[in-house]
Amino acid sequence: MNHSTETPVFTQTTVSGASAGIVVALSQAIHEHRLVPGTKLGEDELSDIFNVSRTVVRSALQALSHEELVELRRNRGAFVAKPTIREAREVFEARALLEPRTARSAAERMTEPALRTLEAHISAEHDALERAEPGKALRLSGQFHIEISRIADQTTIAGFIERLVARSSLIIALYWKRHSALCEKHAHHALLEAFRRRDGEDAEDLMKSHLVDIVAALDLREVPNSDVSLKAILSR
Amino acid sequence: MNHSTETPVFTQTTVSGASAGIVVALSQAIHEHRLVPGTKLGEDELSDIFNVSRTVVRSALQALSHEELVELRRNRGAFVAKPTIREAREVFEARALLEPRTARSAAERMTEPALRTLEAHISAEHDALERAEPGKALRLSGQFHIEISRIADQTTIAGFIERLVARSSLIIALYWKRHSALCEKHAHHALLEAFRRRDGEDAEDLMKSHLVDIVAALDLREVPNSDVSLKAILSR
DNA sequence: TGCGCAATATATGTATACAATCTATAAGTT
DNA sequence: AACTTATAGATTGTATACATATATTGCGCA
Repeated sequence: MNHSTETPVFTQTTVSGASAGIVVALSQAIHEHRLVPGTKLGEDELSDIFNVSRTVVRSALQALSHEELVELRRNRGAFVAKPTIREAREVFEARALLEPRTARSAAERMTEPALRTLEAHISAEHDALERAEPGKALRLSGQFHIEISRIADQTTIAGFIERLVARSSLIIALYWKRHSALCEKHAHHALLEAFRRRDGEDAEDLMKSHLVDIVAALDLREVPNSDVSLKAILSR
Repeated sequence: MNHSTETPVFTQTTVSGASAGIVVALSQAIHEHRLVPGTKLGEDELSDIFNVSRTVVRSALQALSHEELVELRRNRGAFVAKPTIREAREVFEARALLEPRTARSAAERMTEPALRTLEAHISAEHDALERAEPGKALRLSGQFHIEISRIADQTTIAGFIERLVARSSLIIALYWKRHSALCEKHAHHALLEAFRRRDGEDAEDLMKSHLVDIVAALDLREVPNSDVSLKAILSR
C-alpha cells in the first residue's frame, strides 16, 4: 500500500519529540471517528496508554487544542471538540471561500508526480470503502483536499485548509444525515479528471459544488438545548 | 483612554491561567517590534522575568509557536519567528483572498457600537503616532483589521486573519522599506467612511487596494543569505 | 598559527512530586 | 422526600529535579 497515503504529513514541526506521536495517534483516531466528539481525554489515562509522563501528554493536548480538535477547559480537562451548528456553518463558508480558488491554482500547477499522488489517494479511499472501513475512508477523503492545497503551493492557505478539514471531520461526526449516502468518490474522480486536463476553471467549479453537496448532506437545523429537554423529561 | 483598544482580546481560551499573561506580554512586545525577529527567548530567562516556573513558560512558548509568532527548534530553544520572503508573499496573498470579502460583510452588518469601536481604534492609532510611538501605532493598526473581521461575524475566518495580521507584523519588521512612509491613516479613514455608508462594494475595493499598498511598501526582493554577506564583509 | 577534538557548561526534554481546584458522594436539615 | 452542605476522592495546574542534547571553550597537535 502506498506509504504517502498512510502517513499523515504534519506541516508544523512545532511539537517536540515524544508528543508528536501522541498528536498523530489522537488526530487519526478523531479523524476516523473512533474518538467521538465530547470524549474525555484524561491525562493519567493517556500517559498510561502511551507510557510517557503527563508532561508529554499535556504538550500533545495543547497542540491538539490549537488545531481545534480538542477543547481544553481549565481545571476540567481535555475533551474531543464538539463544534456547534454555528461553527459548522462558518467552517464550510470558509472552505467555500478558500478551496475553489485553491483547486484552480492546483490545476494550473499540476505535475505528473502530483497527479499520481492524488490517484493513489483516491484508490486508497476506494479500498477502504470496499473493506468496510468508513472511518479510514473519511480520513483519506479529507487528506485528498489537503493534498490539493499542498499542490497549489500556498503553504499558508494549505495550513488553514488543513485545520478546516480537521474540523469538518468533527462536524460530520456530529451532524451527518444517516440517510444521505457518502459518495465523494464521484466528486473526487471528477476533480482528478479536471486536474489531468489542467482545467483550472472546471476544477474551481467542481470544488465549489462538491462543498455545497457536503453541506447539503449535513443536518444543521437548530435543535433545543439537550440539557434543558433532558431535565424536562426526567422531572416528570 | 478607550479600554477596548488597550486590551488585546484573545479569542482562544486555550492557554491556561498563568501562561496567558506571558503570551499576551510577548505578543504585544513582538507586535510593537520591541522584540525583533530572531531574538532568542530562553526559558530560564523568561521564568526569571515573569516569576513562574519553566513549565508555564514552555506552555506560553508552545502557544506562541502555534500562532507562528515564535519558532521552536528542538533542543535549541525558542526564537521570535523570521518569515522568509516566500512566506511574506503567501501571507499577503492569503490576506488578499480573505480580507476584502470580510470587509464587505462587515460593512453590510455594520452597527453603531461597532462603528464607535472602529473610530476609537483609529483615534488611538492617531494618538500613538503623534506621541512618536510607532510600535504601538503599528499594533493598533493591525488590531483595526482584526476588529473588522470580528464585526463581519465570521469567527473562523477572523481567527485566520488574526494569525495573518500577527505574521504581517513580523514581515513588516523584516522587509519594510525605510523610505516609504507608513500612511495607513488615510486608508483606514476611507474604510471607516465606507463602513458608515454601509457600502460593502466600496469597502471591499478599499481593502483590496489597501493591502496592495502595504505589499508595495515592502522590499520582497531576494537577497543573498545574510550569513554569507556578513562573512564576506568581515573577511576583508 | 590554525585546525580538530574533547571536556565542560548551558539549555532544553522529560519525569515526578506537591498544591489547588473541581466533582461526586453522603450525611444532615427543613 | 428533596435540597443543601461538608467531606473525600480524583484530576488538573505548577514547581522542581533529573536526563539528554547542544554550544562553547580550551587544549593538544600538526
